[in-house]
Amino acid sequence: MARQEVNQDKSEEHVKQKSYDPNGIEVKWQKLWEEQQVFKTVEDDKKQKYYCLEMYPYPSSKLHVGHLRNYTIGDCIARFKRMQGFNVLYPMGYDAFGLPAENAAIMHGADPKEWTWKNINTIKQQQKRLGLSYDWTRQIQSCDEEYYKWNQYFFLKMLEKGLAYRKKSFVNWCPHCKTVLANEQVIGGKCWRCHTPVQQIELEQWFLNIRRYAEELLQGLESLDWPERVKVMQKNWIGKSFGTRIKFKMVDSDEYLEVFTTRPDTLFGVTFLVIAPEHELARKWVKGTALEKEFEKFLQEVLSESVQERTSLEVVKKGFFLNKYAEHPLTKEKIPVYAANFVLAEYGSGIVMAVPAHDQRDFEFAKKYGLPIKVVIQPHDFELNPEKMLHAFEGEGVLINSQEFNGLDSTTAKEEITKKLETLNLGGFAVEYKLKDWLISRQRYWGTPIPVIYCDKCGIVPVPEQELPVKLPENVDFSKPGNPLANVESFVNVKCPVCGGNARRETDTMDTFVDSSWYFLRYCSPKEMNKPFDKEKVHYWMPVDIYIGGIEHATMHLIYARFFTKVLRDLGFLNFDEPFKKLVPQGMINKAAPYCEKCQSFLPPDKVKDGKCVVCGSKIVFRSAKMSKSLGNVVDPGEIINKYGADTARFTILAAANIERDMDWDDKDVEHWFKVLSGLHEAVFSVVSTNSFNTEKTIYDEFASLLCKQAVFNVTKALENLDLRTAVLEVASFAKFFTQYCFKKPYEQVFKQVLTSFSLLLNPFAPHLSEEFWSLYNKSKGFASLQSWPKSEEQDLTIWNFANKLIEDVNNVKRLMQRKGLKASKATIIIASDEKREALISVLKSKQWNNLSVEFNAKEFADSFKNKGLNPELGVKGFKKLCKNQDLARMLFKKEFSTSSEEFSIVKKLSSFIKDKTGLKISIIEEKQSSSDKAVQALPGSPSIVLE
RNA sequence: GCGGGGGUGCCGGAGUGGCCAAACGGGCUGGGCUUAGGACCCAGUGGUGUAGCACCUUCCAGGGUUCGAAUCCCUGCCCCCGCACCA
Repeated sequence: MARQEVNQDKSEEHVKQKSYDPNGIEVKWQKLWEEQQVFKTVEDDKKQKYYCLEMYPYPSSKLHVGHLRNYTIGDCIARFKRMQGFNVLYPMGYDAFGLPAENAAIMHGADPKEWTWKNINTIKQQQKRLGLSYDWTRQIQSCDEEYYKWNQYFFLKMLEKGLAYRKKSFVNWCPHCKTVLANEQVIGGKCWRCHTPVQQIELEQWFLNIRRYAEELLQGLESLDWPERVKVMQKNWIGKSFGTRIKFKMVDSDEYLEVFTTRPDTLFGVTFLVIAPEHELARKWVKGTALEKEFEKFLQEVLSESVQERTSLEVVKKGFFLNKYAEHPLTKEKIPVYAANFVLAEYGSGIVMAVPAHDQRDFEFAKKYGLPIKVVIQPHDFELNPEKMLHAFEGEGVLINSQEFNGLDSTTAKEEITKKLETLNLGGFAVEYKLKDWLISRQRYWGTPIPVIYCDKCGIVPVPEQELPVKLPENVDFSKPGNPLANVESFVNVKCPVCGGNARRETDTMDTFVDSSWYFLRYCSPKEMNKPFDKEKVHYWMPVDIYIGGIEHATMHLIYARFFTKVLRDLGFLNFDEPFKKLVPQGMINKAAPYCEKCQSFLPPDKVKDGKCVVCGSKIVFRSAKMSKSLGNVVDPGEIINKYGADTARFTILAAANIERDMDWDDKDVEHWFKVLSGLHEAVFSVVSTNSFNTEKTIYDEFASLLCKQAVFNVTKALENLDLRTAVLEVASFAKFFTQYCFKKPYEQVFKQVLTSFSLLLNPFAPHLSEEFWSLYNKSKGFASLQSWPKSEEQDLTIWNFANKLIEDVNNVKRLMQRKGLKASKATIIIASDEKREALISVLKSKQWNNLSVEFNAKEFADSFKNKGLNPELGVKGFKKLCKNQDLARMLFKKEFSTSSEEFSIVKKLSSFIKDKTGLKISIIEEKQSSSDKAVQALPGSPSIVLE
């Protein structure tokens, strides 16, 4: 049925398509692909699988260029692998939960679900318009209850294993909106929406115990084919450090304070201890004492401070003496204990030993509060004087003032002191991680409800599995501040599943990063109703072979997804450790924007007048900048596609820069590639529609098939290396030749053959044009997108290179003549005699020719020429040529150049090509027949040229 | 501060030990085509000389390794990105 559409009246169609109409062509093929479910994938044990995945998008109102780049890259790879015979899984879905939908509800009264679905459909249409080869039957969206049900299921499984737990934690709280804010929503210490100062309050929150996997997450990085920078980011994020635990006994109590330090060598320099103000011990100590009120004030001050954006690097050190003392584990000295803003409760034990002489923060604190500074590490090249020190010495050195450890270097001392502490049972070696447990509670509506019930009698009660999903209620009221879910009585009020008494439902929802931590598994069996995924199918497809997306997910999403994979493995769902074998973070897309060098800033459109800066009047320049609405340098892919078509958009984006590099968007590039494609299209259809074929083969036919095969080889190699830029440029380079070829009256059979391979070569880059060209002669074989990739074989380009060198030489001479005011109309090409040939070859044969040419010297060639009665200087010239151009040597051993008459016939064959490229009449003559004084200069493979 | 990635022609960018004055594209210059512009085609685009070639100067700066370096090593300068009071 559908195919008939393409079949329709051929002649008329060709007339119509004489000029390139990307919209018509592209929509036509997209419809056919869809109707015939061309890209639907099923598991097939006989085929090798390939899972190509792009980070699923948040469905905002429309596609942006970042998406365009992401999907162009992914589709190019997916199509190539598919044609190479892999069973390719290439799915798409939507990260559909999240704040923007809820904000739309609050601001414009939209229904989050409707709003989200409207966006999904818009985005999807735009994706389809790009010609992406997704298996749309696998589409998922995280806001579907069939999907988020399994978030809840996994949560319950983790709860069982103690991997999900509830803990009090300080969070950003807006007292006006009555909600928790994410860090990104706190601007200058104020709520982003109502500008009320944000408070730090303690709330009971749900956490996932990612720290339990810290070590494995770190070790696992080794095995991944990920860019170094992403691995490093994750390493830093996990932040493993080796150090020592040290116990300080409290004076007047049997309690011990434990600290973590990476510098146990400085232990004897400890002059005070510092505890995080929010640490529970601090509160306990002041409770009921005279200090309590003042401490509360201090605590609030510190808490409000930490919310603020850190505009200055130097945060003022603030402290509070807690009227407590501890005992130094080795010297038994009495050491004061302070609370201070620079100590973080979440890291280590929340208590640090302060060594002012050797730590800058401690130093500043000691100076401010008049605490002693004790030097215990002596640098190698100068002497420290605590009285005169202006800042701490943080380097390593030799220990002093450290009893039996004096004289040891830092490294040895670290070990020795720790061992000593171990024997005293006052400490030991320890490892710390910066990675914090993952707080997943969000006081938000548009997310996965956390499946837990609170009962006064039974406490925290998990929702029974068979009651899942806990559905998000619809038609909720967004007019009141706070979490809308908390106001839905029918949702909140439930019976306790254990005792049947009145209970309350958890109203927090999950962080949307939970959704994106396993969606790639769901794609493997998206319709599965009874379990999160079909294990067998997952094990067929997973792990993802290539994962493409933005670098902004280097830590959050990519760590969470790895964590989830490991948890699910331990829960028995999976048998592998890592979800993404290879990661390709695409570069950003920038575009030039007006910039004033004097003001040193980018200028929004309204600040530029007549090419000058409105502020200072100096001439503006253009500089590459991140796309932003305010600078007005945003590119809308929708517009590009409407105007030039998806194929052009894809070419532009792939050719502009390597996939991992940042690229500059330039509208001129789009024009350029549009011209290339439309030129190609017109050329092809002008041949086909006018049937203007030659009755015999010409050198153009020979070159066309040769270059096409070489293009296949080059493109295949580039694609295998994921060098999509080189690949598309190779395609373009052949396209350029092919366009010219079309106007050279091709020989029909060759033309068909070449066009057929070329159309396949085009598929990963310009799939619509590919189908269009393919269908001209191969309709019966089905879609180009489903064909096998053409066979890749390196070609012998000797003749092609020879021809081009000859043309270059002729043009060179022509230019020189022009400079002298002479005009040439005819070129005579003089082929070297067989004596010369033999003279050169005999030397080459006498020793094995190698690439380094050092084994040869000019004299041997001169002698050889002399022996044949030739000018020895020519031998030297030939030698130099051979040194410069190693191909020439290889060429001499080829049949085509083995005799003068062979070379003569090659040049004869090339003469029409040379004529076209030089605009000169060509005549060819053998050296012996020539009377020209230039004739003697001819060398085998390098004929002499005479212009007149 | 720590960690990562970079600095190549007018520009975007290849190249990572010899075929490199440097792919490919853009721009610019000249020529062709054209009523003109655009489009298209051809040539040129570090310097000097030159009949297809020779020499000189170049790949941030300086030093080194090598018969030979844009490419390897060291030093310095600059740019971008990530983390940032992590004890």
